[in-house]
Amino acid sequence: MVTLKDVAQASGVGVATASLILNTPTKASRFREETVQRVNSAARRLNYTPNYRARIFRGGATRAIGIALESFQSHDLFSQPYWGQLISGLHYVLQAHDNQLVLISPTHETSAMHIGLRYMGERRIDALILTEVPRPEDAALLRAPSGPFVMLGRGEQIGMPHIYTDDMRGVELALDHFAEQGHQDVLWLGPQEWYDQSAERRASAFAMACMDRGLQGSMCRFHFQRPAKGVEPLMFQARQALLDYCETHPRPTAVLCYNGDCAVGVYRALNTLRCRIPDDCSVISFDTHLQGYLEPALTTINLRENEMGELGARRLLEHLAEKPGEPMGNAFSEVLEPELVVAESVARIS
Amino acid sequence: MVTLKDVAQASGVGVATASLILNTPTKASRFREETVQRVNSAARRLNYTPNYRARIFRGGATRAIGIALESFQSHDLFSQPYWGQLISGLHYVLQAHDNQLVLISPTHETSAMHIGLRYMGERRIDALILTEVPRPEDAALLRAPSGPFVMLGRGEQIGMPHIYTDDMRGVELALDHFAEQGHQDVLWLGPQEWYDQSAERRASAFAMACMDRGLQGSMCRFHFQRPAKGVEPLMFQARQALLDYCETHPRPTAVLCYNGDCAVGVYRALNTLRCRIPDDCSVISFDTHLQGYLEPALTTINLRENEMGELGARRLLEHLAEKPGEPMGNAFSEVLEPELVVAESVARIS
DNA sequence: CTGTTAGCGCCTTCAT
DNA sequence: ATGAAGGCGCTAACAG
Repeated sequence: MVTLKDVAQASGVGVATASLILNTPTKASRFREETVQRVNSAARRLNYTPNYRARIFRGGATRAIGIALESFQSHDLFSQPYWGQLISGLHYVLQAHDNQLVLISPTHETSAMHIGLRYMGERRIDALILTEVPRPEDAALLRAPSGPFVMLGRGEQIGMPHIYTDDMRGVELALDHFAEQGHQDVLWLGPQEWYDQSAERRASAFAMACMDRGLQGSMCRFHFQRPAKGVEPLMFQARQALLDYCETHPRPTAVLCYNGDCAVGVYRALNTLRCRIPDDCSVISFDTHLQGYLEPALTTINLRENEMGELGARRLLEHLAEKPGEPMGNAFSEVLEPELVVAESVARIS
Repeated sequence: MVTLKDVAQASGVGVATASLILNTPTKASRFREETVQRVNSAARRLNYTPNYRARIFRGGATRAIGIALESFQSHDLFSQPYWGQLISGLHYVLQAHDNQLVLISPTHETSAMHIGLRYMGERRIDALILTEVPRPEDAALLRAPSGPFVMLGRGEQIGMPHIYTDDMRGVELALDHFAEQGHQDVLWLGPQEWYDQSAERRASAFAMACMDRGLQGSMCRFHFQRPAKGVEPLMFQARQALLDYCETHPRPTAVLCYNGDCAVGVYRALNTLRCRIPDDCSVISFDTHLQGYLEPALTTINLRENEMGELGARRLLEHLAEKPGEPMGNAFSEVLEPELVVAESVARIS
């Protein structure tokens, strides 16, 4: 492997000279033109490549940022649109700034956050992105983190730096849209005991927003069963929940769904009930990814995962440029507005 | 930051002693029990953490593997199931062996492969995974790569190490299944001028397999238009293609689709034609990810991206353990068998 | 202008 | 059983 020393020797200068010449951005060289030529050509001739490991060892930063993904099913985690989009956004910005993203999954014994904090201590990453509210036993570790971290996505916990899209606001957008179209009887459909608090949060936002708007809101919440052999996927659970609900309740004219899978379940249930979308019943859902595959195309609430990733990466890099190693202030907070993407699944009620 | 020297000083031993004690797997220590205790407790007291940057600088490897993703739309690349699953598989194995995956996207000027090779030269990654056949201008670079690389996924190019799932075999599996169910008139539906050669390859496999089986095969291939403003997504293009086809040809009893998006298009077209699946027409498709969302559930060919990723990571790690830095032999080749996942979209013909 | 030198933190070899 | 020394490749500080 060709080192700086080799280049220096070959061109008859010292290593420092060679280093300066090869790394100074061309202009403003304080060296004789002839020397510069000699060094440059030697480097090219020998096919010199700077050693990245040596560089980051010497320099202050690893130029890597970790993301702790507390996935229950790491097997196809990255193909889940939410995470996929988040990661895409992060990677896009990071690569543009010559940093890299380090994916961290939990092991059987250890949470991803735990591993991430260790990585920071080892100077293996410069900063850590959290994607879930820390478990109680882990929360204490964040009091004295070995570096900057930020929560990406909504956590109930306050008192830690975070960036998220306001999904409760998303519920309001959806209900406003329903109301504008003349709907009075709206139904929330979503799971209980979901992995994080998002299902509870959106459900309660739904209840409050209905009151504020004087809408006749109802709830259809089903006990979510974790994926396992013999357990039907979320989509079927949602479908069955709505069918059961309609046996004992009047049919709503509008349904707001927790996520895309639930929306597909609702489409199927309504189809079974011979109820046409959007004429007989309107539907809105969180998650944009299945939007185009459904017929009629689903009106959705965009949580802008991609932008969240990009913004998170930018903020983190800015912070690292200023105060490398130091945690971000607890007051750091940035909230994105969700966006209602209108498609064909909502109709004006007559 | 606490270094080994600090620990050594605090416990009154030399750095070498401290290093040996802290890194030797507990047992088989050649040091006095008392010394071991002293060093260990000092390390814990000072909260010593080995510096990862220093370790990889000294050691032979970066413990990182790059993957060159030649994505046209890097924006939500990782949410596309194919890449998401591949990456999940890679990451799963790599993290278990304390290695990390470095994602590499192309820039405006430079292909991801090009960047990846530079990274290898810089010792920023130990090996490179290719996901696409190199462009002609890039191919030459692989003659003298700065380290091991492997192609993951099917490339037409031979003469480079590769791992892939045999999609042509997948076509055969599908046709066997159709034939078993008594189908004679089978249709291929897929794009032309797709990003890679996969659409051509599968189409020609279809033609050959039909001949071998004495089936009455037909082709419905449409000119694929790249996603852009005002251009409809692949799904709609496929839908329209089938509708157009059925205007001038007798309707097939079985359709094999290039991918999941095409399958959704076919479902919609058949629906428009009042043709029921599977009673009036059977459908099989590549790509498993939309399987459960469709009604009736789609019978698919699983290309096992996840396992491909896992296998690729394993092989690469094995190679790195044996001959770090050296390219893999051109003869290296591993082929996975695709799997037919039977669902509800194929019926016996009467 | 250019060369020499001193680390960065770790691990391994070689003396003691 | 333990300590001292050297070097990985690079860059910054200091001499000449």
